[in-house]
Amino acid sequence: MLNLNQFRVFYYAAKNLSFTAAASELFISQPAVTAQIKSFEEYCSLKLFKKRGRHIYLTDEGRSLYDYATRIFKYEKEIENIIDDLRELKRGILSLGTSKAYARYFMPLMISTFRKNYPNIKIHLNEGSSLDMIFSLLDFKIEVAVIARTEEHPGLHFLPFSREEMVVIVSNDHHLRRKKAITFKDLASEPFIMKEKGSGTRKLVDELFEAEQCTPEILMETSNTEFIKQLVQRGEGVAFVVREAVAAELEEKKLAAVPLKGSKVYLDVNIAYLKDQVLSPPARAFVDTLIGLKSDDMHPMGIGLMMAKILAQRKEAQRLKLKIQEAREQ
Amino acid sequence: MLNLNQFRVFYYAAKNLSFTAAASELFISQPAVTAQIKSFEEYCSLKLFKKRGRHIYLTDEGRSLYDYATRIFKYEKEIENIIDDLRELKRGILSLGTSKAYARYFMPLMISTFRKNYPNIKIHLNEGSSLDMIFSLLDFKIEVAVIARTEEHPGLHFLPFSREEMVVIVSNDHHLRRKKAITFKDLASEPFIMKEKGSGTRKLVDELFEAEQCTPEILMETSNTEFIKQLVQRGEGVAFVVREAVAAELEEKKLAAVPLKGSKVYLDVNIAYLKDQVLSPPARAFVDTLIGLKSDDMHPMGIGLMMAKILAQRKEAQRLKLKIQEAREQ
DNA sequence: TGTTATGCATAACCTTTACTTATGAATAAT
DNA sequence: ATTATTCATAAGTAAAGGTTATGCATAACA
Repeated sequence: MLNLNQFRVFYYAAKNLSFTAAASELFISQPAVTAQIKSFEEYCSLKLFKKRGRHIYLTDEGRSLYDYATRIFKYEKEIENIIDDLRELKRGILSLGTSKAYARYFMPLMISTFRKNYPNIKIHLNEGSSLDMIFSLLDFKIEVAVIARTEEHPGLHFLPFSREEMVVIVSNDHHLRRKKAITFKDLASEPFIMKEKGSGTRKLVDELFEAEQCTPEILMETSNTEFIKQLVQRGEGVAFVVREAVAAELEEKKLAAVPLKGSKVYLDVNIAYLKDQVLSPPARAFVDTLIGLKSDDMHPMGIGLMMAKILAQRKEAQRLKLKIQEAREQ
Repeated sequence: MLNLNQFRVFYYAAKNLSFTAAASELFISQPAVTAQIKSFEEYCSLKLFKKRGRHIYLTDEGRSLYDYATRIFKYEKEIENIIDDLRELKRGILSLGTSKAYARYFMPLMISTFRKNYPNIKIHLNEGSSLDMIFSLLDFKIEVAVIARTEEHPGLHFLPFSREEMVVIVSNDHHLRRKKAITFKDLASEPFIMKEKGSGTRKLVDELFEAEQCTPEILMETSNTEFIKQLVQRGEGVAFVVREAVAAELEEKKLAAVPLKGSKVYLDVNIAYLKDQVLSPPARAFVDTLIGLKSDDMHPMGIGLMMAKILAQRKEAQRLKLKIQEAREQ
């Protein structure tokens, strides 16, 4: 196999047509160059340099090899740049996962914030239930998941990110709508539309029913939240969803949220990643961005609040930008 | 600077997705691979492999670098092949020099014999006077010269190759043509057409005149033998040329050769190359080919004889070929 | 379900390679 | 003629790369 270290020394010597100059470019001594070239010539069984007096010249064979060396070491430089870029987040891939619900409502915000800081990182966004995403993490298909904390897993690290309020939604003309507060017993007698098994919402709802020793009458289960909304709107049943997912429909009075008796119900949104693996630079940066979003002094809050905060920040930034521009124009 | 040795180990590990397999392909132990990969990851400040249990996987960063590694090591293989080709004379350049006279009359034979054995070697043929060619040798412009042994040079090695008969040529209707044998005194009173200074012929002729204490009356001097022939044919003067150079004209009676009084005059043709430099494989092969042409048992002879010999060899080869073919067809 | 086989990591040690400094010889440059 | 430059050589040192032996985790297997 070609000794590429020797080949590099040859390249620099040929480029400069001087062993001394090559040595100083390579930050080694001149005898080191002499020795490396000698070894390389012996490996090739070819004389690559002709020497006369204190000058050296390439042989025809040396010239042939030099042409190729030029290309290989130009290529080497490229690779060095790529390594730098990968380290400095000027190039790379961020493999994310999230449940469909989050993907739809939170992810655009998260990703656009991330892309502001790291515009050259390609994002691969995976979707599925919280459980699917846990498997994807374990399979190295994704590096970071934004999911509900469904079940503990020894290999995963969960970082609380936000709490999303869950609401019971019914159609506008539903009989439960009149109630001031409903109980799980009320819900147990209603046809229920459920998120699919493995989803964070489903886990939470199942647990709530169990705690109240009720069993929901499941009309159907699906992973598609839009589908759930449609069915509820038609009065086919009731459902638990993240408030943010139906914010628009509640506003437009297409759906109604019925308060639960007792305290509000929240879904914990977490940033999850493998415990025993070092995060890649893009994944690390993404997690840090999310932690930054969560902010220093704020307690876990819903995405609605967070969005408001970010929009305020953006407005502030815009205002500052304008101010600077004004100042310049004066 | 990128450590290409480590990079190669990375490449083999990534290719096989196994350190053990990489180790056996590289003929080193598995811990050596582990160590090299570790060093390389530290150099990059990037994790290139994810490990779980006994299996390894490439990270996104690793995959990026692997793409480039594939190209660089494909290239390395190419270079190895080129080195082999250069050594085995399947590729390369032969830089030759010769005086115009020889180039015209001898070189085609020499070169075609050489190309029979080494069809992939490119030939660079330089032309000039014998002295020019000596300078070209010293300047590394050519590696081998086929020239007259004009003057000794301490740095050069001269290998006698053949002796070319020199003849005095005159026009057909020249008054000297009647003489049975002419002397240098006869020639001294004739307008003389000379090869240029630095040529082997010129050197020889000058020495002959000097030995006879005569001075030629030089009508003109030129490096162009064709021109000399033309002038002599028109009766403008007489000249010394290599017999082989006027073989056709003598045959066709366009020119006449007048015998010199005393013994015949010969020009020594030599293979010249630098004493202190190792010949490149093509140059070595060329010299060996010429030595082969000169042959074992034959004494230095003119190119005419040599050509006859080679033609005979070729006919013999042809005959054998036909015989083999006949044998096959039976 | 224990047992075996496999594959990477680590440690201690060794070999080879690459490099250093010091110096010499040859030759351009002054 | 003198000086400076450049490559070659020698002897010794540092660093890199390699080895064997062994451990640990985990697939694979019977």
